Amino acid sequence: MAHQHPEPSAAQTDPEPAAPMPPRRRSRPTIGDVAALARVSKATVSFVVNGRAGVSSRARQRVLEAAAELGWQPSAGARALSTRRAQALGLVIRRPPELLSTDPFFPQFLAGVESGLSPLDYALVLQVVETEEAERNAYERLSHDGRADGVFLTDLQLDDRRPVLTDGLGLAALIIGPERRDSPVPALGVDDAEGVRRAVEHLHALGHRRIGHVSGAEGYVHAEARRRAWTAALDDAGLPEGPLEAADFTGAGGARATHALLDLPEPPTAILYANDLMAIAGIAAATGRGLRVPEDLSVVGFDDIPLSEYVAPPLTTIRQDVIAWGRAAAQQLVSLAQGHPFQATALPPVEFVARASTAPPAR
Amino acid sequence: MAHQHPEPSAAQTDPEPAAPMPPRRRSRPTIGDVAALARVSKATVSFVVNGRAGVSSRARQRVLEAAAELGWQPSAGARALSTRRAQALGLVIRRPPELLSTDPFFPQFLAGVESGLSPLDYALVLQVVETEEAERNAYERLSHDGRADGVFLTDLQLDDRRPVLTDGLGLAALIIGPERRDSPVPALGVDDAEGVRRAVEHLHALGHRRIGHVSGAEGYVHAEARRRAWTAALDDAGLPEGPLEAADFTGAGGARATHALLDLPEPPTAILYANDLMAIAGIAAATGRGLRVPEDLSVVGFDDIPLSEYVAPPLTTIRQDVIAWGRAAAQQLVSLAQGHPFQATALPPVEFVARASTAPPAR
DNA sequence: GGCGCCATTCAAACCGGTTTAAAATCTGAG
DNA sequence: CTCAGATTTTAAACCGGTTTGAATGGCGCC
Repeated sequence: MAHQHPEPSAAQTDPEPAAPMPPRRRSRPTIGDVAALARVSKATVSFVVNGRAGVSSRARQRVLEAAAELGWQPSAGARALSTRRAQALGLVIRRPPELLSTDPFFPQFLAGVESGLSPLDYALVLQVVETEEAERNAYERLSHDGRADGVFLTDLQLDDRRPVLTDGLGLAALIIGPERRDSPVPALGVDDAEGVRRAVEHLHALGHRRIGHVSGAEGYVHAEARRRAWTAALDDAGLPEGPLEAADFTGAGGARATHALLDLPEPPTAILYANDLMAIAGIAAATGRGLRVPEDLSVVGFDDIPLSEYVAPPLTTIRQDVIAWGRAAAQQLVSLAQGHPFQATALPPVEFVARASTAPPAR
Repeated sequence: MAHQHPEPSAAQTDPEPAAPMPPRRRSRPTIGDVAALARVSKATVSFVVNGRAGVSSRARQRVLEAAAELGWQPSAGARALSTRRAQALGLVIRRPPELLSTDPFFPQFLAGVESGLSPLDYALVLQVVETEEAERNAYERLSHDGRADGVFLTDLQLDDRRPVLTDGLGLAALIIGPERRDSPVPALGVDDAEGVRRAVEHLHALGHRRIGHVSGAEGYVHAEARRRAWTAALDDAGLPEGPLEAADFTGAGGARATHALLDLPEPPTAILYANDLMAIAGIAAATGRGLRVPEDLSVVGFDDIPLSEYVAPPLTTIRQDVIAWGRAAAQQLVSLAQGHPFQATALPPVEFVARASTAPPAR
């Protein structure tokens, strides 16, 4: 009853009064615990897990056993602090959240990146920002905080300053998209032009002569690339210039642009869209006007999103293996972050997928 | 003539930099640099940036000036090591990469999470794993490595062991989805049932009596919830049980299930799908059989993905504000990770969106 | 037996912060 | 002018690893 409790926490466990034992912490074992159990120093344990020479096989054996018994794995955080390696890559996306969710490219790319990263035991740190300043700040913090060893640069704009920024920070970086001249940062991208050419040839062979294009958001490198490829392909095929309508990669934009093209005095008989989302919306827009696809209007998309095969009519499109692209990008950036030089990697080429949204034009 | 270049960095413009010292990553200032410049100790700087009492305003002033001059910001990594707080949340997704990219829920949720996280200066660590063991491992490492202070649990299965796991790790967690009884982990989800009821009432009012359902992947909590809501809503409306076909949330599955339902001796006149992706594929499947939507078959989706408004016919669906959900989840989990108790938050209710894919049944 | 050499091993410093306990300084009352 | 009490400041330990420089031990050789 009148017990004195000079040390309330110590009074609970009776048999061990000398050892102060914090009962709450169930924290995982540290390198020190392993070292103690194996009767070696922390340094030896560190050598073993990092495969460094200079450890007797007897000691190595004991360390491995101790680590296994305790279920110990080195803490990536602590390791990052001493080695300045985060074992993680960063992906910063500047886009309002509402727009992010409409982009079918993003989740596929992310899936690919992850599938490339997880075997290498790298994590991915994601940030979505809205302003350019916040974006710059994000890269700086990612670098300085030791949260990421390298970053992906996506949605590159024509006058983008991020390559210079990451270069100045000494942060490994990889541009996702077509290569650019004079860039301090290497790029990894597939050649959109080949697929576009194949699509135009396909339409040409069907008999189309007025082939329009609905382009993606202006100022973006990949939107420009696809637009230029369309112009060049028309030229190569000996066809006249076609009508162009600028859009923004969204369903709403695709629908609007489609109406604009069909309102022309001489509307195109086929339209090539800069992505599938706009193409699907375009089919709906044309159908809504009483046109039949593909009889009255042929439609070609770009990306081959999972849904494209399952709309009516199934969409003829240009397939990019975005997952493979993401995987290759992840591997490449890890390699760059580890200090290896850039090595050009072959990506699976874009592939033209003919489905039912294209047909000969009505005579 | 011979200009003097006293600055050490001046030799950089030489064409062949045989420089022995390539300053790779320019190291950013540390707390020590700031302390030295402000002529105080590291502890004082730490107190200032953490808003702790016991610093004279003179000292505080000097510290802030020094930090501003050096452009110093504390390193999240080092801070994580000493405080065991990562200022980051984790999201582990167990799904093959191919499937991840077909899920329209995911990017929207991610966008919402990010929009909730970035004002709080929290980062998001993403991991995609394929096996259950890798998943468990991921949570353990996230926790032990100090990479994340809390984790989201998504795609909960009926007998999921993750709540027990994170609870055992002492890791804050939040289930994304309907609440569950006896779970050690709180859940945040909208009530799917209300939307489903509204949809069934809508179809009933139009005159439908045979209302089928294409459900999502079996074993998943949200797929089950929608299926049960459908059964209950039919019952409430005084309608007979409808035909059910299990699918998997993908376009292919939706198409297959649609054909199965339409092959029945007495096919339904309306189908409620567990997500929009399957509904859109269902429209195409029905159209491919020569049926007209909505005249011969009414279709209702679930989610209201951005494309749903722009398919032909525009999809009647049940809208979830997934972005708001993600944002609320992020705020809630941060709060949990900071040790605050769970506080039920109101989510925007699901909303029934009537478009053109529903109509009275052909008589 | 004494010596040098090489292979192991380890104590200690370090990464960049936080936090504690104690020292230093400043008050104001007596 | 003293001294207790409150306020401000700092040195040092710590988080969990890596890395270095030096100590230890075993072995062959003269």
